[in-house]
Amino acid sequence: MGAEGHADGTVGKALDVLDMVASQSRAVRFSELLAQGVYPKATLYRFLQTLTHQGMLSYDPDRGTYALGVRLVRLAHAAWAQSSLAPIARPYLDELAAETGETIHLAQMDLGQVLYVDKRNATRPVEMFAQAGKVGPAYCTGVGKAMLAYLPDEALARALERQSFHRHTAHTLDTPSALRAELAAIRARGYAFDREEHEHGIICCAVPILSRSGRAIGALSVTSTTARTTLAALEAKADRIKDIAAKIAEEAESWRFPEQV
Amino acid sequence: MGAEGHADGTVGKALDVLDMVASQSRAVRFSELLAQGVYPKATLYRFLQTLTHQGMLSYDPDRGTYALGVRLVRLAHAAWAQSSLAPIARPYLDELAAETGETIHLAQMDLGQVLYVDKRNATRPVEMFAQAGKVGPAYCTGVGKAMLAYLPDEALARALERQSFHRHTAHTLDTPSALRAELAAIRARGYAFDREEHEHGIICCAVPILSRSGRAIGALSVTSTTARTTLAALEAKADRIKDIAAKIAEEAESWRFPEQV
DNA sequence: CCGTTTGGTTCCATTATGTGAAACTTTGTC
DNA sequence: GACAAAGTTTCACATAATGGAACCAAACGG
Repeated sequence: MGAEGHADGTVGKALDVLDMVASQSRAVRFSELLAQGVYPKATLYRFLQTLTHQGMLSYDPDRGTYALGVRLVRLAHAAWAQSSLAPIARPYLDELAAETGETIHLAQMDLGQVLYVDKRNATRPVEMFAQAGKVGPAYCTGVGKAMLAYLPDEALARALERQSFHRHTAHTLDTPSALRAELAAIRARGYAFDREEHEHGIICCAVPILSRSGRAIGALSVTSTTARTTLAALEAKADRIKDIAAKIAEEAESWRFPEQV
Repeated sequence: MGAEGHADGTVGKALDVLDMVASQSRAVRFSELLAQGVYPKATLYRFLQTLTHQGMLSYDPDRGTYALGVRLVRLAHAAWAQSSLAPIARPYLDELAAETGETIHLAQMDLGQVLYVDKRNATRPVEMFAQAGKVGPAYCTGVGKAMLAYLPDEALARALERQSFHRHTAHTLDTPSALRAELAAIRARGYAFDREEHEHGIICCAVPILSRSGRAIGALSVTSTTARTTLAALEAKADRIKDIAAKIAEEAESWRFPEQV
């Protein structure tokens, strides 16, 4: 109905407010949120009350500011442990990182965008969570394209609509048709490249993590720089990455069964 | 109205459903949730649809199961960066961990329970997020008691009501009055101990992180085992922990101000 | 000390939204 | 092919969300 297209129902709106609070990098005042002009005063106020009462937001009475609440952290912890690939994939990422010495990314699809779920850094160990939770574009990253390539038709259509197709570099595929052609190539060869499409000098080789039914439940990539290596050298690792992706997929599959068959 | 007492409004109910999914440790079927008898079929169905559409849940069409969605992970990242003490405290935790070689905990209060926000492990670096989000009891942990001791009266009363006072070990303070006496002692000396009150052999020295107005915004502890050290040895570090807690408090205070005064 | 602005909270008539029993469709089983 | 179990859609109804406006409380400013 609405021009927005998303945010259906009261719940959707409330979650919108949550996102509004989350998108600020610090605790926010009521008026700051109001100034975004998304909801009228009384409505916004009620949502903040409800969310606070529910523990999804926390209210600092000293400052009159709202921040994300502890219930959210608890839910997130559960989400992490339960739904994402990360806990399963962790040892495999370690393995791949040790083997290649390069940066490793594990990502999942989040409504047309790429969510980096875990990461291993080439040089020194990096705090995991500082990286996890970052979102990036799908159309111009290795992991993004690897997952897009295995999306069912309607899901792909919806995802493509959400792409900005901003031309980050000279190599960025900035039209849906160019991307579709690339996706076909990816399906044919089973893995994706990032040919400096997102950032200058950054290249990667990415592999989808496929469920038994062929859906992309995530993607795994080895990333490096043009200064350190070449695309061909990365491609040489593709089979190994596919191996590991397959192992992760298999474990994810069996793990999802209820205790009883 | 409801016997439950909470879950006000549509948003509350939806979040309830989220919790229902979260409380199972794996992906759940529609019928499993339905069997809990909380909501009628159509209602539950609609909530699951909405939450899935919103990315708070993810639906696996192969299995027909719901799990917590990736949007939560994204929100968690924001929560981490924004509201908790963690980003501020991180370097200090590192410092303290390096200095003591012991396990360090950073916690916040969550409705009478303790939420572990960050952790440093004595032996090898531990993945942060795997630890964060864990909740524990307040009445029998060092960080819990340190925070309880600085709670305003009514908040303390409410918090005490929420304590189970389960007797985990022979040392557990298992009555409100015993705990209140202990809290007075903690206020007097400025730090708290855990004398194997939660787990056998686990001892700690914990310090509240106090805002300028005297509210406990968190707590910091150095934890060890009776096999490795003594309470007296831990107490020797108390001043150092207090120092660091004060630094964190100060930085947290200034950090909360908007860019302009 | 009192008008004024700014930021936050409450009211309440209106109406959009959520509700859930029941009907229906699909999928799996014997 | 009939039966059951699981999942999806419908629709008359009632509850719950909506948001303009009024209200309140500090913080200003003269």
